[in-house]
Amino acid sequence: MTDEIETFRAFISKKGLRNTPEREEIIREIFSIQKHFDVDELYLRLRNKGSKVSKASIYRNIPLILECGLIREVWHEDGHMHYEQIYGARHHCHLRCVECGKVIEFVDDEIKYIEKRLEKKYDFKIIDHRLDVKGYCSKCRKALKMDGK
Amino acid sequence: MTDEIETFRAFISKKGLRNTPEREEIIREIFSIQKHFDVDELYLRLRNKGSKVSKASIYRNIPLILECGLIREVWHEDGHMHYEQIYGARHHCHLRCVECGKVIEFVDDEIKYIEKRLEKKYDFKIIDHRLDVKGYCSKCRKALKMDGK
DNA sequence: TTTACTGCAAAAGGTTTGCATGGGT
DNA sequence: ACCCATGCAAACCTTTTGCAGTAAA
Repeated sequence: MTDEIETFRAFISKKGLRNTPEREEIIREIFSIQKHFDVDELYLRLRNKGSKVSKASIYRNIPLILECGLIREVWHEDGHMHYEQIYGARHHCHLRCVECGKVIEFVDDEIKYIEKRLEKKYDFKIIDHRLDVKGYCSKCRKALKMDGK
Repeated sequence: MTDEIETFRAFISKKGLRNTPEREEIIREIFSIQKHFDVDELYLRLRNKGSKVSKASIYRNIPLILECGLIREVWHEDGHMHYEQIYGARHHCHLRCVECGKVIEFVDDEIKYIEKRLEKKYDFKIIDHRLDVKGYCSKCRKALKMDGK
């Protein structure tokens, strides 16, 4: 059994809830995606491989999977939320091209120091951050003839 | 006339659109709020002072006001988007307490350098960023007896 | 005079919920 | 046996859209 599923099973049991095949299917599918996803995509992928999991179950489980720390919300776009799996992944942020939608994940240690400064200055205990950077990638700049820079 | 309204009027004219009293009311109200807001709050404030502006008009105008650079999206919460006015404001980010919802705005120049590194490394032209930091404020940590730190 | 803008109400689309059934513990 | 979880469908809520009337330019 994969680590993710084991982690989730333990989490569910600890909360006094029940491990079900549907929950396992959902976790398994999320971790087979290996990139950002949304509820509809997850649902369709499950359907396409014969799963009977309903959207309601996905919606009911997402808060638990979030709380368990296996996924996180990455951005709200086109009227719905987008998620990514983060189990075992180094914390990273996103750089997105507003033209073509290309996403680059990056890690920048400087953010840790920003957090440290914030904790000290405002007496907070920081648990998470989300840095979302937008811009134009080189390809789109060329296509749009934006390249004075 | 305030700067914000003048800016928006110029923006609207330049696009070949029309300046209307409804647009002016909306801008005026947004800039009277001086903090984060959502569509419903904006609508109710306008209603309460006798304005007849409809929600449809607010929704139709928000994309223009965003494009004009007078406001930006700050986060999506409780099922809807939240905005803030940014005209003349120094670019800042948000530190939020997940317990009480308290929001602190902060400025950290280090983010500029992160952006510079990203531009160079990935050949992007960066136009915006959003850093949203979550944690527990001192008051809530005490209330929750979380203070081993 | 042209045609963008508005309010209203209906529609759309994502997410939540009530209910009866099924299944983990 | 208890009661949590599921699928289904309806409900809910935010946001969008069609329409007919109004008003900038």
